Amino acid sequence: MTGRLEIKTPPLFNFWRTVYSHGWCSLPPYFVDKEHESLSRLVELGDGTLIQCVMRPKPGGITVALHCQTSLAAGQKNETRNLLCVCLRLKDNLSEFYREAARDSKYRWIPKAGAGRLLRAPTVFEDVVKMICTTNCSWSLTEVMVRNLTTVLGKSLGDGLSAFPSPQAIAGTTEAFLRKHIRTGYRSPYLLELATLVAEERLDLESWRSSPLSTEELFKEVKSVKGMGDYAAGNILKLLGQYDYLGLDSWVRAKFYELHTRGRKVKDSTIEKRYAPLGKWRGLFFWLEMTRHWYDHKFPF
DNA sequence: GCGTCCAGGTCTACC
DNA sequence: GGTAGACCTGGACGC
Repeated sequence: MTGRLEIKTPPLFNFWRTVYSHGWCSLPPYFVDKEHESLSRLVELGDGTLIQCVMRPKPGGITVALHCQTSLAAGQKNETRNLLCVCLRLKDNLSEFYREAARDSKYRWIPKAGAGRLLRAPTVFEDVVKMICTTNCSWSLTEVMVRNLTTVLGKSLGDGLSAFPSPQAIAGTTEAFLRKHIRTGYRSPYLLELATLVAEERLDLESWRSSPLSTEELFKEVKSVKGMGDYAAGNILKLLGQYDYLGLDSWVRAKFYELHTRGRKVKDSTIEKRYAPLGKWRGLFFWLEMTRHWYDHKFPF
């Protein structure tokens, strides 16, 4: 069965700049079809229904082609719409950030480009699992781990389409299984513990998106998850809409050295001091500055 | 083809 | 609070 959704987008929203805001668009179940200029992903509704969503931009909005095994009720379409709004950050209010950007000639390109919305998953669980899979390895290994998670443990719609696995699906495996079949290595016990805590409702990751905690307290809570250190927690906070941390890893450090110190290494505290005056948006300014070169291309990678 | 070395974040033990 | 070593994998390199 097929269906269609039309989603309105906020002012200054740029579809491709959101899709290519960071590497998530190249990790399944996201898929960028460069030939047909679309972003697709399989979403799973609360009732277990799987829907393949193929998104294309249009003036003032997004058109979504829906493919699933049964006809969709209005409520299911609404749930799909809400999930895609979450992924594309359509309800995030960036007007204050854009005002700040417009005040500084270095950053005036940001509102003009419609940049600043960082693509995320429908669930915090998926974002956290993926973030752990980016730690201490090459991007190609991250791709291997996430691909294995979806194809081996995710629900399948057929045609090679798989959803991201539920906490229960991961919790139902063993550390040895994750090591052998998912290739998550020493991260396996961390993923197993995380999935078990979430599956048994002893850890509510989804509440982080509306947490009453201060950013500093939330950062500590994110870091209390095994496998989540400074880098991973800082970047998860950005996906939660809090931009106080830079989330430094080897790639952004090297980019900073290239842009600001002629390749000379400096302490992390030196980098942090440079962005401190940018206040609560500093993590977003920093990330956009480091990836400014991506915005010269429709498909930067 | 095989063995060795290294890069990549986080955790734990130790000072 | 700071630091060293271990964790695991893929890729680069030398033989």
